[in-house]
Amino acid sequence: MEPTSTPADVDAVLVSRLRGAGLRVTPQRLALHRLIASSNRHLTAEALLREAAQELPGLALPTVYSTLELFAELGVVRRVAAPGAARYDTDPTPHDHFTCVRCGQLYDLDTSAGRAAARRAAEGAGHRVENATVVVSGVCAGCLA
Amino acid sequence: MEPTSTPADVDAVLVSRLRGAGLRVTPQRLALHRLIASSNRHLTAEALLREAAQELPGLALPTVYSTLELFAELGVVRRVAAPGAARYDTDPTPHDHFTCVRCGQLYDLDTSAGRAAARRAAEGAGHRVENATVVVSGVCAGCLA
DNA sequence: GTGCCTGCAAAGGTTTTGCAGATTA
DNA sequence: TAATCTGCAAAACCTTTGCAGGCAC
Repeated sequence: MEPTSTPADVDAVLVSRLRGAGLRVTPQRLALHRLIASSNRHLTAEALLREAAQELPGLALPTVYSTLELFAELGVVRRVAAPGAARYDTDPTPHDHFTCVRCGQLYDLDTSAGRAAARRAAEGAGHRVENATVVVSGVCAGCLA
Repeated sequence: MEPTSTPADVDAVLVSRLRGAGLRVTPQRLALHRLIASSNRHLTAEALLREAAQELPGLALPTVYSTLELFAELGVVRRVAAPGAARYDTDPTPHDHFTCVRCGQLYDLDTSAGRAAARRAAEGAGHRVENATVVVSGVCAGCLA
């Protein structure tokens, strides 16, 4: 197993992506990126604002949204539609998800072996499984035309 | 392949479910259920309101929401979180989905054979695939406790 | 210095809630 | 008749937009 990334590594990734896109490196972007990368939870925009409050006292919710959208375009995070509020997933590698129909929480499943394996992984984590679906995303035929 | 359900069959299913739960059969519930069952599209609440406007002139959006929520509890429809507005899926049998990241439209994939098959099905339908994830839903360990 | 980014305020859209009146059983 | 459902209005919520000031380059 590889060593855990240091904060400096995490920053370097973001900086190179921003520079590569001709975008600026700002304290807000660095701090939000570090918070996202350090927590493997799936934060909502508002939760991220609360997390960042100590470090960035003046941070506003619209800035969080625009930064998350930017990160999504850079491929640093993935936006996951969830009941209530959208959640943002840090992990860019293929993996599966469990969503709670009651509280809306989103959990990573440590597998990418298929539907049956995902079910078992969720059950192994103590969740009660009601459904397992493959969700494919991309650009639809209508929008491509 | 089985014959397509007639409107009377569709109604009968809803009526028996409502009666079984001690709930009332109303014209709004019957009409909305027929519309949902007849269109294999994935309607938003507002789109369903528009569809029903001719048949039920006085129908209000909150009624559509409460009816859809009721149908979801009865297992007649499934609510699918999507960017923008939630969409409601009529088909209770296991199948997979394609979501367009640009327009938010949701499409059924006529397969339940696994991740790779779902990808191929989406590509075969003319969509550009960017991602395929297994989404397991249910009640999480925290909520069970 | 130039142009992008942040913070603020406000608006847009979706969804939920509360209550009076109508309707089903 | 009694309980429930509908329709209406309003509010709560998440998210986006527009603009003035500040900051990275």
